[in-house]
Amino acid sequence: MCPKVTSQHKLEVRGRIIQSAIECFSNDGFDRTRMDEISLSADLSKGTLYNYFENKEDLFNAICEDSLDLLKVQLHHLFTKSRDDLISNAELFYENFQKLQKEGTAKVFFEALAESTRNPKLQKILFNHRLKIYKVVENYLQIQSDMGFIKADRNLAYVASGIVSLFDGITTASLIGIPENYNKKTWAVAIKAILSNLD
Amino acid sequence: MCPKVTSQHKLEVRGRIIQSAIECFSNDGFDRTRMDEISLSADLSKGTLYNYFENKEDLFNAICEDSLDLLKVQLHHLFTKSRDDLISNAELFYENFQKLQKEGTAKVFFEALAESTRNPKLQKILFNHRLKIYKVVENYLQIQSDMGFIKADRNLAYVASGIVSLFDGITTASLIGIPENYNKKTWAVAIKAILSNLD
Amino acid sequence: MCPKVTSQHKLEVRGRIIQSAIECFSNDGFDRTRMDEISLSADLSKGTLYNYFENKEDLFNAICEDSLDLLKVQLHHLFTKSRDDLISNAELFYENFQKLQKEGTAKVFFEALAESTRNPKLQKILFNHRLKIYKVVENYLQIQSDMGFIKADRNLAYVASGIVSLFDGITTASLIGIPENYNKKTWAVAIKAILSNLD
Amino acid sequence: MCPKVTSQHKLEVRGRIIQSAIECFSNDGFDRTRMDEISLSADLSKGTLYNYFENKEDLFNAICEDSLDLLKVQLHHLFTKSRDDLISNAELFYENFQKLQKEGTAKVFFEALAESTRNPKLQKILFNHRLKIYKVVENYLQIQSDMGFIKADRNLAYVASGIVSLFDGITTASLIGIPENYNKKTWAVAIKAILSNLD
DNA sequence: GATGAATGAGCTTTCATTCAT
DNA sequence: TATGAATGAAAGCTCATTCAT
Repeated sequence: MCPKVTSQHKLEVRGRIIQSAIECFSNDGFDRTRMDEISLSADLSKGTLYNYFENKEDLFNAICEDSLDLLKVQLHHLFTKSRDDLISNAELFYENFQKLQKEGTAKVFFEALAESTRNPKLQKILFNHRLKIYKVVENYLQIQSDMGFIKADRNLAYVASGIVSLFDGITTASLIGIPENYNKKTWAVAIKAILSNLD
Repeated sequence: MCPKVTSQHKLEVRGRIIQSAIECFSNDGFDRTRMDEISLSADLSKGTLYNYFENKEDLFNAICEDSLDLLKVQLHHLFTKSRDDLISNAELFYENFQKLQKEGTAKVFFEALAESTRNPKLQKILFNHRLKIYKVVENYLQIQSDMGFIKADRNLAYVASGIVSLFDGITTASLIGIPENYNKKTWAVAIKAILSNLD
Repeated sequence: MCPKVTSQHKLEVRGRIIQSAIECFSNDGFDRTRMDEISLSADLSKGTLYNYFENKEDLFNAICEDSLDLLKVQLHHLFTKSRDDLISNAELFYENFQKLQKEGTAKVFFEALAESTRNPKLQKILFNHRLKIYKVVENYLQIQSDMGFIKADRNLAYVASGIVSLFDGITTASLIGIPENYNKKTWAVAIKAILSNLD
Repeated sequence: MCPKVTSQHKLEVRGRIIQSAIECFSNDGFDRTRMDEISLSADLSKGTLYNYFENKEDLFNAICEDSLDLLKVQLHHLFTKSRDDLISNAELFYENFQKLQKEGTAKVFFEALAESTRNPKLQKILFNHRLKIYKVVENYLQIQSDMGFIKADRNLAYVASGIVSLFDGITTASLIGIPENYNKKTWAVAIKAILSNLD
């Protein structure tokens, strides 16, 4: 029999590698993650990894793109799904945010950040990703504004980037070990202040 | 001639190692920094490094402490020196902030952050450091409040942690390559909103 | 559709593999030639290679035989075709020689030579090949002698092996980068001296 | 005590590495020689090899230069020492030649030749080396001429390169397994013809 | 104390070969 | 028969650490 082109199979294997890689890179960072670990975790031989990705960096870039794409999708869902008043529900919003992060995407983001100072390609990926996130949040604010929850503001783009930065900063605090309750309150206080005060 | 060994001399050498290490770890991160590099940059032999620090991790912890201490001092100066109205001068404040960061302390902070997920001792250092920063900012806000620039607020501690987080997040944006003008405006908009809206 | 398997087809495929292999081994040598390269160049899958040849060494031996056979044929043509006076036309002869070599057979010869020190089977192939070349040249000299261009000589066999060795040595010089004009003159001077001086 | 600079020691170790490398590369060729082998044979750790040579290729280049230098010296001795009539003693000369080659320099030469097609730096080394050999032989012929053993010849340079090429070609034959007696006779016949027939 | 040559465990990567389809 | 994904042994190379001087 002539062999069929198992494009489906290759995609499945690639996905398995990516998943294992996300886990490993999240836990151990780029440098300390061993290709051995990844292949073991994906239940594949080390050689197979190199049939799918040119080298470690290539794999890392791929999982960054995938991981960031996932994050973007998650944020998009979160923002478009929740049509509630952000100001009143700030704390609930934070909790939902954090739940998403637990799935591993946040840690990869910080790994990518550290790595990006030595990897221009990665820096570009991160840059573009950030712009998309800004846009997602800005659209969300526009909706909140349309619904009358917040005032329209000529600075909506800056408000959006401010909110994203605030969230990144609090995630940093969270990573360091600042208690979640404290972080949640910090978020709520800042968000309420920012959104109540639009021009 | 063989060098004389005095306590003074030891301190001087230790300082030189720390300085070189800060530079190297800032540029290349923990894993990619070679002990060779550091010793070369400090104009010492590799063996001498090990007379002053037990191993690479020990050295990294030491420079983190030193580097963070420096950052704390810098922030303290910045906050106690500038008795202006933070709201009106938000952009100027951001610029001064950034100037401090350029001296290398910021990058070490993010390196330490990445490393801390694998290094409990380092995590504790970062945790305590963060609390100190929060306190510095809180005191500053109290002064601003005393001077009538901002309203007193029962949530001053949370406002302080929010400001620190906001700044960390914007520094992240800066590292990724978001233009400084954009970041500055983001900062100004958020800061004005937060501080104008205290209860 | 699955390809039909006919004896004709098998021979055609085998030929394609040999051709690709000659090219690859000529360019990169035994060790640095990848089975991937050969299969790609022959527009076949890697697995198919192993249906025709047991392993890399087996394939190399096969192409050596083929390549050397070709060289023998080329030399035979050259020697039997040119009925001119070798002494007078030594330089022209060298040029014709070189033209043949350009087709890739020479490089394979030196690859085989290097490889033969570790491959007894290959050494035997090369040994037998060399004897045949000696014979081809000896016959040629006999013809030249019959035609009165050179004296008959009781050492004709040694003269033949001398000429072959001289040519190999000059090919070595050519590989190293000694200019062709210099090599040609070297050849002409030596050939004239050798052939003018037969007993 | 302050440590002394053990330049002497480093030279001694470097020499040991070179010696082991010559042996290994002679026996197994460039590609098949393992760095492990060399270090083992030199009774050193693999890491130490890399303290003395940047990488495998660097080491190979170094041993080529060393090995070729040695060959040049050997040839120089041979040619300046033997003030006999080369024509009458051609066979003896060949034997002395071969004796030198047995010491390992010849095989490295052919290894280098094969490798040089992929290594421009090496090609240059071989090229320059060859020119030097030509010169050594040319000088020798001049002396033979001065002593009246051979005629002066306007083509002495070409005669020299012819002799070198002849010798290389016969060495090739020797590597392939052509019997030494046959090679010796080939040499004698060709040498006598060439040198008896100078203009 | 200061040195730097030596170490060797451990990493990334390669590639001839196999075999289920 | 043809395929090409999977394999895994083995290679080159790195670098934190040690220790005799």
